[in-house]
Amino acid sequence: MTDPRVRRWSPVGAAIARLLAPHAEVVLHDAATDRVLAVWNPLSRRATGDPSMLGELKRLDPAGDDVYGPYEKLLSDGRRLSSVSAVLRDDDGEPSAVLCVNLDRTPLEQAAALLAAFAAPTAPRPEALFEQDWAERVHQIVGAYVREHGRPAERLTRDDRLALLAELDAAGVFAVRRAVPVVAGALKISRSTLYALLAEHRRSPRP
Amino acid sequence: MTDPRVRRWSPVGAAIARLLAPHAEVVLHDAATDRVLAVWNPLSRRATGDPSMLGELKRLDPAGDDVYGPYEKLLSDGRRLSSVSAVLRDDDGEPSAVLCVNLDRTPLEQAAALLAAFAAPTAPRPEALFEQDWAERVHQIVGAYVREHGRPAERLTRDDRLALLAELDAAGVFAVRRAVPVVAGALKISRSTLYALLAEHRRSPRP
DNA sequence: GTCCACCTCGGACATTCCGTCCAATTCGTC
DNA sequence: GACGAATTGGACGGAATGTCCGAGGTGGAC
Repeated sequence: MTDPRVRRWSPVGAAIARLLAPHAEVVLHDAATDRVLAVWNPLSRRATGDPSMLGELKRLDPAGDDVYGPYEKLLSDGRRLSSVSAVLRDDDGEPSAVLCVNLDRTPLEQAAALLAAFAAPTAPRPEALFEQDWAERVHQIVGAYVREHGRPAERLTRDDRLALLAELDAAGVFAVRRAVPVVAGALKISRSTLYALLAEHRRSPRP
Repeated sequence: MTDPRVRRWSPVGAAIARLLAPHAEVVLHDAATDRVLAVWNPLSRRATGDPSMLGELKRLDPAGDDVYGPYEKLLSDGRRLSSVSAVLRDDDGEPSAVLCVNLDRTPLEQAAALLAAFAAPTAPRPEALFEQDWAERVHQIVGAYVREHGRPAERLTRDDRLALLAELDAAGVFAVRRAVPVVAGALKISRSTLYALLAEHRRSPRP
């Protein structure tokens, strides 16, 4: 009845879940069918057998060690999770399952905010007025969107790029010198198209 | 032997100091002579009788309730303090002393950073990539410096402006479009001079 | 007071960047 | 395969950037 993979990995999942409880869930996915094999301490009320949202994982390929993340995930109720995934292989070296640990960062962030606010002077930030390597940040934002939507940057939809531009514009990226060529490069479009899309967005910003 | 003001206010100072120990000092200043009357739990190894650095206080005038701050103060060793001051008046209503409480925020900030870093995904912040109205921030930074040094912007020293430029440059202001004229205006110097000073700073940045 | 070294300033200038436009090409759809 | 829409590279005018210089100004030494 019980899947042999579950038998094999169950102690690991249970141990991690118990260590981080109540703020983390551990999920064991079937690599082939994209189904959930087992969940310990579920945060997002998924049950065994549910389809997992694992499709994206194959696309991220940091070339190598079968460990992904940590990356950020948003739950529908707004909680923010830090997630890591590990590809588990059977004795032949074939991927047979994927183990994901999702840690709810919300309480930690609340605590951090509490400490940071304590006795804070009226002028909050010390320095760090502008992002130093904003180009990196641009690529991160684009990368996040790409991961979220499962399309590599080269074949984003026109609407994708519009939305991404809206995001970047709202973040004030275009107030930075030399930003346009960088963003165009990150979005894999030409400078001309970027200006066209940007004009379109600014003409009628979408909600 | 003991100053009557010290006798009167001593319990207050001692109580506050004991409550916040070991991360806060309480200092009682003489309003007229700018001397330290008493210190509880000193952080900055000042002793009774030392000249206080209170001169600035008169310049900050939030019109009214004799309470100043909290504002930020830097110790020479880099610790950051949150300070509040209260003007204490005698029975005639004349200012007779000033009570300052300096709270060392460093441990709190370290703890906050620790929590914030725990399990943080690689992409830290959600949004708020670039300061939206950076011009305002430039004026704030210059304003802070001016207040700190008690010279209006028109007659800052050359070295003042160099230091201020270093600060702004480190904050990345000059990566923003159209920043140079704004900064020149805020520093009350010409564009030419700004470029000259900036080159001088970048040639030999001071420690 | 005079001199001199050092700054600052306004303006000229070359350079780079920005934003727009267009004709040619590619793409997606039917 | 034909058609309309989107994208592209390139060209262009205008704006911002960064450099340079000569004309004053300022302050200190003597």
